[in-house]
Amino acid sequence: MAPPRRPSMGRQKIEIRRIESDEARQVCFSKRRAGLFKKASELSILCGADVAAVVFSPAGKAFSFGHPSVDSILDRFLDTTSPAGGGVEDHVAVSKLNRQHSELRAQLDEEKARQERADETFRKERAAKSQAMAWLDADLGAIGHGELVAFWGALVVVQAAVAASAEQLLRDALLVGRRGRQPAPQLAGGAGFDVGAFAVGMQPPPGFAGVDLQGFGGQVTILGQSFLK
Amino acid sequence: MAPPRRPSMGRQKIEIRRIESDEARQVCFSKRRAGLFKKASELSILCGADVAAVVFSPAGKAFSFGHPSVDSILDRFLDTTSPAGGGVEDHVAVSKLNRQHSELRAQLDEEKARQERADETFRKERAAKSQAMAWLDADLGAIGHGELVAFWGALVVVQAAVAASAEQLLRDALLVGRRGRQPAPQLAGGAGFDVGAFAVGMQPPPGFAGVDLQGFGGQVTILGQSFLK
DNA sequence: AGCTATTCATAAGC
DNA sequence: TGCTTATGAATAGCT
Repeated sequence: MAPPRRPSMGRQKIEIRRIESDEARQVCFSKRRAGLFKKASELSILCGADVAAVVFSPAGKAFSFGHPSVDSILDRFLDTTSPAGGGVEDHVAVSKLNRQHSELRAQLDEEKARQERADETFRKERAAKSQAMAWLDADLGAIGHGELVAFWGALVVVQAAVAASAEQLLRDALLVGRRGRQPAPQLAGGAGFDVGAFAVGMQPPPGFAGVDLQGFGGQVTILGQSFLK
Repeated sequence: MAPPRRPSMGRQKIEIRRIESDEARQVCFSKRRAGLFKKASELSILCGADVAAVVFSPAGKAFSFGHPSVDSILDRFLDTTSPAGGGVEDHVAVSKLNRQHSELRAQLDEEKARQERADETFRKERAAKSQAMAWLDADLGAIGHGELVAFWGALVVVQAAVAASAEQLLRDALLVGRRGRQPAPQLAGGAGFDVGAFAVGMQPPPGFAGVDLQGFGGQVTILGQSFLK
């Protein structure tokens, strides 16, 4: 076997001193400038801090990053650092207002973007769950008759399915709290139910908190199947 | 032999999003601020670039790094960015900007309020959904006895609530298909039904596809209330 | 501009 | 806040 030649020397340790090669220096500048801005961005996001970074290339070209905006940060910093002394000239006020202006605009844009993102998420989630949640989300007093019938009917179906598949287990559970496994009977609709592991911690759904089976006395009959509380 | 416990989990991957824990956020801020300044310093030294970084902590405290000096960089940047064009028109510009300024601020406040409202709604809905969805999403075949009882009980409650709140409408709907609206009565448990948008086109929940009301003939009785399909 | 092998930065845990 | 460790990230040297 030939000695496996490394395709790369990998990162080499370097001293932090001026890079002599013009080309290497330029490359390093580009890479590290990007890295710096990324770090600045991460800092602002992770910690909710306002961060600005300004970089002049050796050639004199300016690059900047700022959250919420470079100008706003610099303006704030300059205000904090050097409190306005005596008479403030108008053009200073103008540029100051301009900076605040752009800051506000940046914040506004950001808010709007955020809102859009939130809306999008909301829409997605809603769409994904809408079918099932339509029932539980619905204002029962506000839905139309047709939907109400459908709602009710669907609940009958669900309940009947549960009752059918769990009839025996349910009796056992209610009366004895027995643990075990039963072969699952098939529903007319074809859906089978298998009974698996037992886990605790179920709560009534939101909107029904505080209402439990206790609150409903008497008999419940579903499809000729009667249950007593 | 117990597996030798690592004295540390090492660095874990994190998402770049706001750190919720106040303490962790503060720690992260300190570390990353130092890291950012170090990167900035290295960039300036390695590449002979002029670099400034300004950071405001969430608390509002200002930190800065600059080579050769923060102020010189910021001054240069501001000069480059906003070429001073002062004159008598500054007065006009000031008031104009002031007007825009307040407008923007108002817009921003409005957006933020809207966002907060949306967030709140989202949060509520999300929280409300989770438990209900757990049931509807859950594989009924994998549910244990206890859950089955709880599920069944909850469905009884829901169904009873529907029947109760819609009793009259339901009769009308079944017999006449009349349209109208009824105030939603309160349940015995005290829980009212909150508002939610209702979507049409309901389908049986997952696991019940193919099973619909048609599949269940005959009579359904709930709490002594009988209905015919 | 891509690709690795390395060094560097840092999330957790004390 | 400072120190330690294990690991995710940034990036130096090449192509």
